[in-house]
Amino acid sequence: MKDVAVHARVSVSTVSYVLNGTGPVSADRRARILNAVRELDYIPNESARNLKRQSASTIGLVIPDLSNQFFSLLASGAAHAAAARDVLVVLCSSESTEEAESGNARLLRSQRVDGVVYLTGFDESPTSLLKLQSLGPVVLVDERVPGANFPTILADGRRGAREVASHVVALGHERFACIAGPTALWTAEQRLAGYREALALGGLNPDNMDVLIGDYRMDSGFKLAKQLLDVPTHRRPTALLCANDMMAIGALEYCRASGINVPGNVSVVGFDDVPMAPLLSPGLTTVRQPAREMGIRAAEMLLDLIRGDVNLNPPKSFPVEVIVRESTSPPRSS
Amino acid sequence: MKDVAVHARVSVSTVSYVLNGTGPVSADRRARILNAVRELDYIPNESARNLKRQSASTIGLVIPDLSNQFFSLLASGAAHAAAARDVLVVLCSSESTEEAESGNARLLRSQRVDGVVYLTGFDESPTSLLKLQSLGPVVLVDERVPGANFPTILADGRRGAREVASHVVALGHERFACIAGPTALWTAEQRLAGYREALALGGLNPDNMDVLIGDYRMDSGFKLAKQLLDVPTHRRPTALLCANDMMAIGALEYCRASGINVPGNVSVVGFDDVPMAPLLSPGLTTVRQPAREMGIRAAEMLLDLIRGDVNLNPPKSFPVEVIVRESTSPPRSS
DNA sequence: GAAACAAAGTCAAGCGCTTAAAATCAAACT
DNA sequence: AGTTTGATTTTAAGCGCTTGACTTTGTTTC
Repeated sequence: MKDVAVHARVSVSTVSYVLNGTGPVSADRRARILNAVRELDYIPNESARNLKRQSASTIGLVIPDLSNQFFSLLASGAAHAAAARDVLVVLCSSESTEEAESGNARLLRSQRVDGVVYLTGFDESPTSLLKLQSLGPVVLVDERVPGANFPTILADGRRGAREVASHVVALGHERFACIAGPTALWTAEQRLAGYREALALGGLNPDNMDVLIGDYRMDSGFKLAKQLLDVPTHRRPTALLCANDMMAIGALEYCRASGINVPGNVSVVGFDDVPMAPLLSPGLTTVRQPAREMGIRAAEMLLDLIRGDVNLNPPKSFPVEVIVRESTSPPRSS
Repeated sequence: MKDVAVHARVSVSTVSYVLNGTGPVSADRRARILNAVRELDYIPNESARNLKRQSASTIGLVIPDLSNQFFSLLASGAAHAAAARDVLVVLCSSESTEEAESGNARLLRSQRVDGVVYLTGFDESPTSLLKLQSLGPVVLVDERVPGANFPTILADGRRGAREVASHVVALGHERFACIAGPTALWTAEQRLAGYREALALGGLNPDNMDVLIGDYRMDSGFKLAKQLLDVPTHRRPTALLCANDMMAIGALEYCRASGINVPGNVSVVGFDDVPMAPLLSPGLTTVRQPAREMGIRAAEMLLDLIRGDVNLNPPKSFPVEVIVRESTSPPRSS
């Protein structure tokens, strides 16, 4: 930068003013400076800038599991939105659960990121989130912490769950089972609540639904499906509601492996509508969440927050949509 | 940091020495300092540290398309390896092709990352890569630039392609078609070469194989499959070799949509063995690449390079493995 | 024509850290 | 006792940038 200043025969502060568009500079000097910048191929040192400005033009993205397409889509949305504003995204795969929480907090405090987009995926301790928040903005995605009032990106999971379950109820099913998400997660709870509502609405007793808790990963879908479906046929549920697509896929795998026909013997629904959902066979009936858009909005909201726009427009939910495919059908009249 | 120094009744440099393990410090002072650090809950400001050390403890990860599971697995591997060494990963989705190259170069020069793991996915200009390299270490994944000698992570794509094609040849197919990757990419070229070798080995003329160029995305698989398969049945290829799984999936979709039976009418193979490959129906015959491990190795290699270990052990290829599933079978004797 | 004001530039003080070099101190030599 | 040596600690000089305070220059106003 000093070089540029010398080259343009001005002082460094003038260069700074031009580069940042702050402070008035006469036209000819501005031209000289811009010229020098080009000739010297100068690029500002962001570390110095960060040090001075006490910020990093960088946001963190905490993601539980990149192998879940819902999360990776969301990540790519966030990356996209951040790039559009010349902000970097640092990726924190929280999969390595070992004290990931404290790691995230340190990250924030070390001044290397200005804020965090936080996706919860497994169990989370709200307290660590609260700590995080005191250090910088945190935007939660698809989660809600009871005590606190985080800025949040939400999809209307409860409604989606209710509608997709209603679809299944309308098909005539009566024996339901459910593979739910981790109880600690708000979304999981909401979806389960939605399912129950639908049953009640359909005149069924929600308490008759077997509910097993999974971890949103494919494996647990497989295992829990086994637990739920590996019973005498006459007591086997005819509809299986899975709280996300990964687990639904696991369940489909189990069915395929054990010769249970879907949807003939059992209807299966998921949640998220990941890109591979239509490619399965049978295609998975599920609830679409606009993952990429949610990622974009989350990053934008975080960046606004960082800029100080306290424009906390109430967290309007993203719309969800039931997508009916081949994994659901009326129960086989047995 | 000054606070810590005061609190421990020493000078800031002593604190620095303790924190970095550089320089000798007597036991009692060290204890006092560590204590002060704990009491004050002090966390060093990484921006300042970066400024001084002219490095950022951060690597960039340039990825073409997060929605391709091969890439997202690789990303999670890289993130994991980097986290293990307390290095951040910044995600650069190069999907927004618009002058992404210059953006990456600026990133490197702005001192915000110390090096880059670069995955090529669409067409790339080698020159921009060369420029990048002059600014800091760049590890290429699954790519090779003719003129230059980049440190590289490779899988033996040619061999994989040859073996999977040989498998199909052995099944008795004679009319082959191929959906290849972007010609600019080395991997794409290698895979195509592998296919041709296999045909030649099987006594077939490689030049009889129709080859269309795709972009490694699902859409192009769908469209190109249409072009290749939407012909009179007696001239239709009975085997379709796709240079990656995403395009193979697109091709399978087309077949499903247009009533072409796989593998009855046409056998389809992919490349990568993405996690969803076994979940399709029919399960996709493909070539497994250890995506996650490749990501880990790439990050490790980059970090070694940054640390100055010029340990450029020759880029030994990762092993690949043919995975036979249901999408391939002998041609229907017609 | 002097005083007052605004606009355009420059100076210089850090931001929080690392590290060469100087300073301190204690023990170990002539 | 005077000096050398070595181990430990402090001093201070930046890293490259931003920005409040100040100086210079140019334009009004009375």
